[in-house]
Amino acid sequence: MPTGDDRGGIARLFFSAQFRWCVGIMQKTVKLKDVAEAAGVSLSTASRALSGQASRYRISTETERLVLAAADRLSFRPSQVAQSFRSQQTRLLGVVLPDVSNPFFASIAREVTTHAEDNGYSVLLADSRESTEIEQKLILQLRAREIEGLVISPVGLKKEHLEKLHDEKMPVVLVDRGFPSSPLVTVTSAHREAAKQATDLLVANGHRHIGVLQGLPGTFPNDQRLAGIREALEEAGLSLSAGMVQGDQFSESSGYRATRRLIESQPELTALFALSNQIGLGALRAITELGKKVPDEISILTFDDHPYSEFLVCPMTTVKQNVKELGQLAAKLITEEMMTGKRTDRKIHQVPVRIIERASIRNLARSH
Amino acid sequence: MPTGDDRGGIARLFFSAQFRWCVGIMQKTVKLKDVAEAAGVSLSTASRALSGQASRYRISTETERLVLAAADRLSFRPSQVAQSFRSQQTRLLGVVLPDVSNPFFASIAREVTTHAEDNGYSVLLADSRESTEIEQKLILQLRAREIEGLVISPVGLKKEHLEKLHDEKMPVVLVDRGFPSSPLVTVTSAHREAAKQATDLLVANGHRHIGVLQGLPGTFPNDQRLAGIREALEEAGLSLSAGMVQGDQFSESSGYRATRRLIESQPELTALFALSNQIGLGALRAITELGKKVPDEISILTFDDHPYSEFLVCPMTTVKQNVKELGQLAAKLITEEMMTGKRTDRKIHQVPVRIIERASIRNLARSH
DNA sequence: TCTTTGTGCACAATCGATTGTGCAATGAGG
DNA sequence: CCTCATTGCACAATCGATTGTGCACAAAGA
Repeated sequence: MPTGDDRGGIARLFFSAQFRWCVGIMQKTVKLKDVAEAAGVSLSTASRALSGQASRYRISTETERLVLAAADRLSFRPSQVAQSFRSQQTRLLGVVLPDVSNPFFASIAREVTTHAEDNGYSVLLADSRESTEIEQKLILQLRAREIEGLVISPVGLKKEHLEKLHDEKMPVVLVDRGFPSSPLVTVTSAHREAAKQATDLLVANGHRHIGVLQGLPGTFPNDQRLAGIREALEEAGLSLSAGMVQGDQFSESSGYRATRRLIESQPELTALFALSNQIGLGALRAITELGKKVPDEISILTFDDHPYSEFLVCPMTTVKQNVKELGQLAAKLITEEMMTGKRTDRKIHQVPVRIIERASIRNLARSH
Repeated sequence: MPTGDDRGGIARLFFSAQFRWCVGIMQKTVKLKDVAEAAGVSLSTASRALSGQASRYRISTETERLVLAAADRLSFRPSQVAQSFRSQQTRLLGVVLPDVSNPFFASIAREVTTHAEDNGYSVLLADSRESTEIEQKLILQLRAREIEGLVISPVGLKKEHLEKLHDEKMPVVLVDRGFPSSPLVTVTSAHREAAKQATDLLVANGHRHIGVLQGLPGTFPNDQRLAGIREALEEAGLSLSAGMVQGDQFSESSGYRATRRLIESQPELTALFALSNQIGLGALRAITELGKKVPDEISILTFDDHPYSEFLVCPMTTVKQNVKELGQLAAKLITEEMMTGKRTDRKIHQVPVRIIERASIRNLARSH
């Protein structure tokens, strides 16, 4: 019974395990095979015509036209998955950030994403939520997806999983948080110099007792900034006592707690240096709660500029990282390495930083 | 000469076209075949043991153990590309936003990304740069990559390309910017009600001449907010003259220009309503430049709250969208639809909005 | 007329993992 | 001793696009 057989065939098509996903998505995607049949040629000819290899493989102009027309008519779009599978090239770039909602990282995401798009790469975004463990898991997933490159702002406490990628010849670019003496390509601000200059500014304004609201200790940016601060203080014949450094995360709540602790325990304190935008926000909240006036009762200086910085009760003096440049440079480096396959020779790329002087630092010398 | 032959073979391996990508990436990835060989079983047995199908296919416990051990020893990670190709399931979620660096969209990106990660999906991020044309191109690319769902904040002027996806049974969730009377699932704030309440507040404070700094006209949030404002004014026996609505984009520069235009052309103006965070920023800049004091000389109210809002020269009264909820709801809806394959019945999901009263609105009644 | 050169295209293998089916070997029942 | 069921695994097809190779046919030269 041919009818019975036919129905069996259709039933298998619809309900066999491998086609189950089809149910409810019943649009048939146009495959190369369909184009080839419509044009009356073989798969190989269709493929070559579509990939512009016509002349190289002696496809006649007439046949080429036929194929192109058929593809256009059927609005054929080759499956990237199949292409990736066959060519072993995914044109996929992984981007891992500790917190995409932080404007700093969001800007980096934007620059890298748009640059990648313009170069024919797609971006797989992942958020590590400031956890090294999640970061490692995410990287494993991204590797399974066969990304061709990775831009990452690592949590910054471990680097083995990253250097392993590097050893396996995966293009990797670190942004913001790097590691000292690592072979990994890193794009970062001149943290140390910036912190030194900023501290110089505080000192020049007569400040001798400066409280530092630090981020995650052990991370490169945090420790570099601390080093810059120490350097400036030492040059001025001062030093940074242990109690003057508080905080343990690049977060608002850490900044808040650290500020309260400093103000309440250090009576001589005249200035605060917050080592990130989020920390600065926490500091602002604490200062407001304690009823202190900026800059009359306490001066404040923060890392990372912000559009609102100049409109604050007391316009904030900030260390402005060039986030756009940071992101663009990272994007440029990773796409170049992915496209050429050649490694960059320079490992550390420092982009300069600008200090935006506004009104949150009081001049102690003048007022005496 | 066997040596010669051998070298020929190696040369082919290295330089034949399809292996060219290999040069410089020379690590051999562990394939299922390697595991099978190491365990001394066939490909199929290895596959079934690894996918937990052992009992279903009567693989002996001993054999299963052998395979698992071999896979572990070789640290085998199956190629997602090959799996996707075979299963026709990519477990890929597309996310398209007009500007990832805008904190509002960045927050949405974060919520969706983390939720997707937790459910085994990976996120393909794309930035449409507020251009419908780019948006369409990006969607085409994402489709070619066979995403299984799409979360998008569309530019909002065209919807055909989105409804086409919907017609083809692709799960799509719109965030923030929706379209009136569209079958597309949309997660959005209660723009109209929020704008009405906010305007009520202005009116209650005695304001009769309110300038509106609008975003992109024609987009759902913009027009809904305008409608809410009109409704409130009409209830109060007032109306919104054409000249009192300025601006043409959700950007800082548009807000800046619109503010200058309003202040310079409308002498009776007592309050400004900025329809987004970026617009509000532009307004602040213009007001500062013109030397006006908030709220004494001009009152201001903006859509979108911001961590810095309360620390501004004049703490800003804002309409706070619940961005986190917006993102989480979108994430939940899209993953549910992708995983169950069933469409949500509710099309419009409105999340409530809160008005945060601070100090940027002057009470005209009281001061007279 | 037979060979040679060149043109135009089709056939089949391949990428890595999954899965329906088939085939031995072993044991149980008649 | 023969049949039949059960266990344990291997073979081969498949997903969609790419690419090396080979085979016709036609024109040109001997």
